[in-house]
Amino acid sequence: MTLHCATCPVRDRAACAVLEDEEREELARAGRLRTLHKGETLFAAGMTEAACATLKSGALKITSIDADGRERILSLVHPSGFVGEMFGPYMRHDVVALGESELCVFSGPAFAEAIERYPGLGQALLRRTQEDLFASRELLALTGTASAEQRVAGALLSLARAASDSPCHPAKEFDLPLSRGELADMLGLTIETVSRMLTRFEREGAIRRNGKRGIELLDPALLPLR
Amino acid sequence: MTLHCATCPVRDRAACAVLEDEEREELARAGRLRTLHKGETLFAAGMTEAACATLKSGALKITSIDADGRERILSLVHPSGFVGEMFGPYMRHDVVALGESELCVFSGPAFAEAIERYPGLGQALLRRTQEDLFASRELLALTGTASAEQRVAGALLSLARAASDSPCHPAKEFDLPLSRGELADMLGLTIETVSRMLTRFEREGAIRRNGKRGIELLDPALLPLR
DNA sequence: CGCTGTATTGAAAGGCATCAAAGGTAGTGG
DNA sequence: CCACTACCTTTGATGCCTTTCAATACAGCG
Repeated sequence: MTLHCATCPVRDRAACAVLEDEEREELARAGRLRTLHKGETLFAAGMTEAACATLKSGALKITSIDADGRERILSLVHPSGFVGEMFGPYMRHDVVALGESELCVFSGPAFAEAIERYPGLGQALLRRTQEDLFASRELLALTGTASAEQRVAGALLSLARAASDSPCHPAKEFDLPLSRGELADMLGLTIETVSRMLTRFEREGAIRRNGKRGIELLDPALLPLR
Repeated sequence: MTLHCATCPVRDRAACAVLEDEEREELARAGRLRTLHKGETLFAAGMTEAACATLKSGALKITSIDADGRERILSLVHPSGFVGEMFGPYMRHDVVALGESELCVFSGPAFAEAIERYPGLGQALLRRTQEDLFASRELLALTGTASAEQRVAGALLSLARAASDSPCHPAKEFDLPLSRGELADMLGLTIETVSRMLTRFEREGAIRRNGKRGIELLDPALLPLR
């Protein structure tokens, strides 16, 4: 399937936004559109074939499996985000769709070539990767010493920010892209603890739950943040 | 103080190794040599001035302070490693010397200009930043669900690998670059728990302690890894 | 030799995991 | 439309692991 950049929902936020129109069309010819359903795997850890992708819509999780076979969520990818490896010999982690998702997928060599040809693209990716690094370290700081209460509160605010269009202010009302189990896997907790914390926040009037996934931030100041 | 690349101990492993000799000399004129003593701060979180550096010798820690004023170690930097921000408006984290350290320091704009001029440098940095990202995620996976025993064991092996010259095989005997407290801050544990795990490993014959910092890996197979 | 900071060891408390069961919700088919 | 199943979520009771609090040991250094 070919790519149609002109109608791309993330054309001015994704990494390729730094390219001129004709350059982007050129790059688009090396990629292909792919649609993933909830739970489908984009990349599997250990894959020896380098590849990468830009997320157009939906959401992804980057995960690894620990010794006990338990899944650990290392990062979330939101629209305009970039995943994959252009260089490495193999994929380090699994990348799985959290819901219906659309992506532009490129082979590693093809994208590496594009970086060679368009230095601006490499720089854009460098900035983006640094941002990913900071996000990863933020999660590290959150899950390191914080209590279960603080972890869930922090995740709620983080997801509220991601759900909002303006990057600064969190959305007042939004749907969690993650199940309780996935939330637990991201925070290093159990399903039961996450559930308990959510009911606690609701009882204290900080949030209101609408169905399984719906969250309304009534009074964020009541959340026990770090 | 000017830089002398010809005698630099990391000249063939650092990011600038991708440059030609004369290009590197050109870059060197934009940087300066700096020596840090144990505990000295290279960059402070919140600093509005972009800057970056390559570590020539010694070791650094990248840290943030959580709500309770407790320090959290997010990453370690070993010789030939790169730290800092070329682009961002401010420093996200503190960067502090773990021991006597030598660095090449550059201002953010100067280094950004070098990236513009030498695309290979930007690519080298991109690879390096991706490696940092994977390292961060590895620590995230380690501290997420693993028990205290597994965390300390994992940290020991990781530090043994870092202390070794060959990147694959861990050093049999080495000195911890971190105090007990710093190890605890990195793993999200307390000093006491770290100490208890080390004595447990020694009692079980997995390691031997030589003084406060010395570690000898007697039987790594006994370490309860993930 | 005493002092200060770091490390070890012990006992008690608390938080989260585990085990177990019930309550909801969605999807399927009668 | 309802019944039925399967899955996710919530809630409860118990136990373990790590933290916390406290004291001792040890090394470096004036």
